[in-house]
Amino acid sequence: MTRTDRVAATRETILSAAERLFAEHGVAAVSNRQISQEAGQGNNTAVSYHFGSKDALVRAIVRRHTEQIEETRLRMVLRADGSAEVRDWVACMVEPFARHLADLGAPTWFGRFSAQVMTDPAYREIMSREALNSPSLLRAGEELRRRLPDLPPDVRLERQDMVGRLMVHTIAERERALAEGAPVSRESWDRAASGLTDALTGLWLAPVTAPSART
Amino acid sequence: MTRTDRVAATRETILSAAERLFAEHGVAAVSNRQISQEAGQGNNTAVSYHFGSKDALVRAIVRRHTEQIEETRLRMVLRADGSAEVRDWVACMVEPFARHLADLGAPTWFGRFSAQVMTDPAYREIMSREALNSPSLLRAGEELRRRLPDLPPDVRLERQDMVGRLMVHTIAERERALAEGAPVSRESWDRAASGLTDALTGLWLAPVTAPSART
DNA sequence: ACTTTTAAGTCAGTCGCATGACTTATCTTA
DNA sequence: TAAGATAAGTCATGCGACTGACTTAAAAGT
Repeated sequence: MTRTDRVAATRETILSAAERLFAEHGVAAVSNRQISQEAGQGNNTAVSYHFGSKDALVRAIVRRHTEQIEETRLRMVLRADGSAEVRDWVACMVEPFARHLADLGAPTWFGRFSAQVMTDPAYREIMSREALNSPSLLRAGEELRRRLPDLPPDVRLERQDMVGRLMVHTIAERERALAEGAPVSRESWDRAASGLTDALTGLWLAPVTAPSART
Repeated sequence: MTRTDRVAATRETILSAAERLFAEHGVAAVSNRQISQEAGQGNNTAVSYHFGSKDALVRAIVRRHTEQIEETRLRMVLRADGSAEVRDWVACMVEPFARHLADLGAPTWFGRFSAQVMTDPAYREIMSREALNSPSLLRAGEELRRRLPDLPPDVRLERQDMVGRLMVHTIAERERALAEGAPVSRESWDRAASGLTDALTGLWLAPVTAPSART
């Protein structure tokens, strides 16, 4: 094992340990010290040495996963090209995420980690920059917009936000359930993705009502 | 001002300060000291003196709001009695929350606070026990179930979870937007509630698809 | 080929600081 | 004046940032 390999392995160990701890306890609640210890590093400087800051560490974790998800999603978007079905484009958003978690095998933490990062005021920006601004998601969003020409722009933006939020939090919840004894299989993730896609499609297609007068 | 009043006022000050700090930075990221200082208490024991622990403080904040929301929602549930419209029962879930925030006047923090508490692994239980188990919500959920007899039970539970989650996080996001300069008015909250109700109604009514085979 | 130099990674320990829990003192009002 | 509320200060603990020594792989010089 060369020196470079060892370093890379240490980095990976830290990333995995941090991902798990963040998912379990929240980003703010975990110290760099804890992460270093959990990663089997005797010192307490490992995180700042390898990543510089907690911020950069979070970014690195996000990137490690989103790169693979992005790859899958790009392929899926290309395959869906031309489809007039709203559901197909919603599936482009949901399925690559779920499939990635299925591919990782149990136990996974990235779902819960994502939800934590997305909610934490100090880190939410990271998530939107690194994950939600990906080319494939923007493309799917654009296609979706064309399939829903009657949706007022402000409502569309609202719902886009809802969809992103709901996707992450629902997947996190599903992951939590799977971690607590539910059978973890590719099928269970497929079912979760399918149910989520159904729900989000319904959300997109919901008729727009004028706010009713108060009584 | 009687002694009891002064004490009650101090309690309220602490509750408000804590609510704001928790909403801005997350529960784990805020110390009891910060809260005491922010509440204008010279000592650093104010929180533990008045509430015993951070846990109990969070609980108190939740209760302070949910009591009022519950009252509104109970009235609304009674008024909706007999309605066959799914949207009416969804509105029973959403509107009392939004209306409560509108009633509080700007700036509000409880929306973001709720999202924080709901996501934090150390406090999420509090939220479900204190807020999601309320009689009015259970009642509305039951009515909803009757209006959707064809929905498989597991899908119904899934969606119930999604709806609760999406409601809180969307309202938190709306509150954030309003705090950042958007005009804060009763109308803006009405519109937010209406849009959210539309979306959630669509979610409930979405057709259930069988998971497609993988390619 | 062999040695020297350089730089990267690891480790143990220190620093000032903020934390929650605790104790003591002062003040207020019933 | 007795009890409850607030203030002030102490304490051990854990934090992030920093330091210097040690190990080892790679690069440079001969």
